[in-house]
Amino acid sequence: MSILKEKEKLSTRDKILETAIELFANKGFSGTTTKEIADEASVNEALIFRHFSTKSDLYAAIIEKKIQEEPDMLIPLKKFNETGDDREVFKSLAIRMFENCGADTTFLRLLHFSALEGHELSEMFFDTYVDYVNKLLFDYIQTRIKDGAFKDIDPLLSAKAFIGMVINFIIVQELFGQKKRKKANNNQVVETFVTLFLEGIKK
Amino acid sequence: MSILKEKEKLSTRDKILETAIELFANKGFSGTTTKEIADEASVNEALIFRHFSTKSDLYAAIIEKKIQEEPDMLIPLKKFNETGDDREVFKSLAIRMFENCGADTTFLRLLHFSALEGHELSEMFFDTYVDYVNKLLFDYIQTRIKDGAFKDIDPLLSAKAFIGMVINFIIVQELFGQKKRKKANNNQVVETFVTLFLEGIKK
DNA sequence: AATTTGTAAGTAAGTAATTACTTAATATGT
DNA sequence: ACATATTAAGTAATTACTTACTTACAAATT
Repeated sequence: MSILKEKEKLSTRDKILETAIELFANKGFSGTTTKEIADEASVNEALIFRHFSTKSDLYAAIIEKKIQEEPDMLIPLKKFNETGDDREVFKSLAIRMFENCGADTTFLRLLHFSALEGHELSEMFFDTYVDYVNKLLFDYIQTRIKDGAFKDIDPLLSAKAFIGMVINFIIVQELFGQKKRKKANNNQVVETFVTLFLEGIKK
Repeated sequence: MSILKEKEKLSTRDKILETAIELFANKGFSGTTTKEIADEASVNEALIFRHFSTKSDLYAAIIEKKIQEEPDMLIPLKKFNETGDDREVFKSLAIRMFENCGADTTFLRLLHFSALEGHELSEMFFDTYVDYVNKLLFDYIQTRIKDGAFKDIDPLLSAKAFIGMVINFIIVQELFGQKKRKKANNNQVVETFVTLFLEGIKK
C-alpha cells in the first residue's frame, strides 16, 4: 500500500514532498489533507508545517521541483536541427511524448489539476516548456518550408496540429482512459500520425 | 457578482443545480462547499439537502443533466453521410467543436474535473458521446477509403488524429489559456487543420 | 574529559474555523 | 386544514495550523 518503497532512506522533507506529489496528483490540492500526507509519509503532521509554513507553500515547493525536473525532457529534442530525416524527427518527438507522459501519469495529472484549480504550475509549464517545444518545431518546419520540402503552411499552427494529435491521444488514454478500453499499440499510433502529418505537409 | 441573472425565475431546485454547476466547474467537487452553493444561489443550505440527499447526489444530478444536454451537438453531424464534400464535412465538424467547447468552458472544466477526481461524468461522456463521434468519423473515413478517395490508412486512428488536433487546440486555449496569450483566429485554425489533414489522407 | 549549550527532529494534544448534514419549528400557499 | 417550502440553529467530524514539551547529537566551553 505504501507509495514509496525507499521512503526510509529519504530525509523527512523529501518524504513529505514525494508523498504530497503523489496525493496532490491523485486528488488535487483541495482534495488532499495535510493529515493524509503525514500519515502516508509516516511523519508527524506538525513536521509538515516545520518544513513548509502552509499547505500552499508545500504545493509551491512541489511546483518548483517539478519545473526544475522537466527541462531535461528537452535535451534530446535538440538534435532537431542536425538530422535531415523528417520522418525521424517527428517520430522521435512523438515517441518522446509517449515516453514522458505515458509512463507516469503523475505529472500529467498534477498539470491538469493545477490548470483547473488555478495554481501556477500549468502556466509555468507552458511558459518554460510548451512554448519551447512549439518554437523548436516551428523553426524546423519553417526551415523545411524554405528548403522547399514543405508546403507554405502556417508553421506554428502545423506544429500545434502535430503536437495536438499526439498529446490528445495520450491524454485520452492516460487521463480519461478507462481500464476496460484496449490500449493501442503506441508504435502503430506514432507511425500513422507521422505518416498522416508528413503526407499532409510535404510538397 | 451573481452568476445567474435570471435566478429569481428558476425553481429552488434549478437555482441550486445551476449554481452548483458553475461552482463545481470552477473549483471541482472537493473544492466547492455546500454553504458556498447555498449562498451563491441565495438559498438556505438545508434546502440543498431537501432536494439532494447528499453532496454527491447533487453532483450526480448535474452529471445526468449535462449528459442529457449534450447529445444535440450530434445532430448536425449526421449529415456526414449525405454530403460528398470532404472539406465541408471536416470543416463543419471542427467549427462545431469550437462552438460547443470554446463558447462555454463550463462543460470542458466539469469534464476534466470529473476525470481527475474520479467521478463518472467523463466515463459516461466518452461512452455516449466521444465514442459516437469517433464512430461517425470512422464510418465516413472508411467509406471514403472504399471510394478510393482516401489512402488505405487506419480509419479510427486518423479520426482520432483529426479530433485530437482540434480538441487539443481548444483545450490549450480555453483550459490552460492564459489571458495574456493572443487568441488565434479560429477560422484560420480550422482552415489550416482541415487542409493539413485532407492533404495527408487524400490519395 | 566532563559539562554546558545550541539546534534541529520529533511528538501529543490542542486550537478555532469549517465541513457535510440534521432537526425541529415556522411560514406559505391551496 | 393540510402539505410543502423555508428557515435558524444545531450536530459531530474534519480542516489547516499551533503550542508546549521531549529527544538527539554535535560544537563549544570549562
